[in-house]
Amino acid sequence: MNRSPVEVDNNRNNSALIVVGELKQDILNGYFQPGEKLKMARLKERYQVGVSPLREALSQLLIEQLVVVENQRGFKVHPVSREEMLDIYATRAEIEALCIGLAIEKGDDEWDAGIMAAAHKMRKFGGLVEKDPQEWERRHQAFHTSIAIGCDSPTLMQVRRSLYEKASRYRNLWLNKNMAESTVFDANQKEHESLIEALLERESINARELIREHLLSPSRALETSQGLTALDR
Amino acid sequence: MNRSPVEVDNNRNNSALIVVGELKQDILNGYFQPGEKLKMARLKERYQVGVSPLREALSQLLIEQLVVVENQRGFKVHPVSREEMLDIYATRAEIEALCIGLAIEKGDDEWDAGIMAAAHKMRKFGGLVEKDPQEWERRHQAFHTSIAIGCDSPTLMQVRRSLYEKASRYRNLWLNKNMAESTVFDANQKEHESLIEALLERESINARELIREHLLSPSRALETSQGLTALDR
DNA sequence: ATATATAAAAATGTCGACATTATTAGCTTG
DNA sequence: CAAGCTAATAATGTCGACATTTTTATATAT
Repeated sequence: MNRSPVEVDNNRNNSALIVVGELKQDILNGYFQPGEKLKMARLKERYQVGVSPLREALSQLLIEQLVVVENQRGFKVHPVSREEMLDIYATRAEIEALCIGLAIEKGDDEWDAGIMAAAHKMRKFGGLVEKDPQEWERRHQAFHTSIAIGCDSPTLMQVRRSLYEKASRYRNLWLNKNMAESTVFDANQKEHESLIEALLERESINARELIREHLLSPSRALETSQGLTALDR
Repeated sequence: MNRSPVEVDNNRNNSALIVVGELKQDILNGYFQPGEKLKMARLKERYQVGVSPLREALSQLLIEQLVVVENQRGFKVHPVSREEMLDIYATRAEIEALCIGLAIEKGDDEWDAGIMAAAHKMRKFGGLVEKDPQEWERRHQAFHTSIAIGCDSPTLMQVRRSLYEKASRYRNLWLNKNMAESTVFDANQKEHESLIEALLERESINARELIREHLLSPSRALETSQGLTALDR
């Protein structure tokens, strides 16, 4: 039997694409634990589709390294490790520094304006971090994206997005335990302001070093947190 | 009906993964033209599998941006454009420079040894480029990989591989027309020697600039070649 | 003749069914 | 009682079938 005549989604996408999004979120925010086996029966139940769209979705996440597959043994959530976490964060820091270096070379007024706008939205939400961490993370990310976008390279931005997603998986596994320590948060905010200053002044070397530090500090925090020790099992 | 009882492949992989490899090659070397519609009937015929493994394979190449999909309108080979070509090559140059910079920081004797070994295999094949361009490209790539691997970052190497594949698609579209001009080739060889020298001397800034030039020259050649003008239609 | 509407043909996306393979449970034996 | 074998149970991977949608071909009207 096919889908009901009254379609719930007006989407232009097929089921697989829809499932990709939901499944990705479920993996990133930890609904499906690292290493967990993804049984077809359960997935069918949860997303209300057959195996074909599911396998297509899983195939996509396979390339994005969020799931792994073994022949005749099905799919599993990509396992986590301290080693991989450090590698992803380190790479992410270098890529972001690269974006910023290129962006500063090409930067114009419009780029500056975009950064100021995003920074404003982020600052305005500063006090509500503990109220709605999700929304804050969105604005935080939008701020950094407004900077990186100045590199003017779709290819590089694609790489950047992929790394962000992998990293956010580790961040979420940790966030669920250690909720927003305000000391860490305040330090973060100051780093943002220094970064903006360096960008507007086109201080490339300085900005790149600032962003490296900014992106590496979470990985240092994660390394010693409860979250990751739990991941060692 | 299922596959014949006598399996042709002793592979540990499922059909989808096998098809991924073959289909990827067919796209990269231009058997399927940019923008070409990938009709299921034809793919079934060519790879001797049903639609399920095919859709899985296509879903993977979708993320790798080698194919595109439109709902109810099937899959197409990802189109090419001069713009994208330049962006991919530019990004690739930056990533390779990044790998080399990190590798020089961490480089030890083993790294040097690996480079020398790969360089030797490449030099030995120097005269046979026109005889077997495929094999030369393999050794050329192995040489560059032996350098980049020193960055010691699986994540970064993954990014690098993906970019190499996308770039090689453009290179192949061009290679089929302009076959190995020896002047270009000789210049290439000299660049390799300069690069090796800089690496062994740990001259980071110099090496990074050399690799950027080395990787950007093909894109400059492609830009004005017949190959790409044909791609503009 | 061009444009519009209609019918026919082709192609896509999804499901259920089934063969194959892995996993578990129960049983035997040293 | 542990270790190995066997039977059962469960899960995967692939195909053919079918409903839905797009594309092509044909007919009609302005």
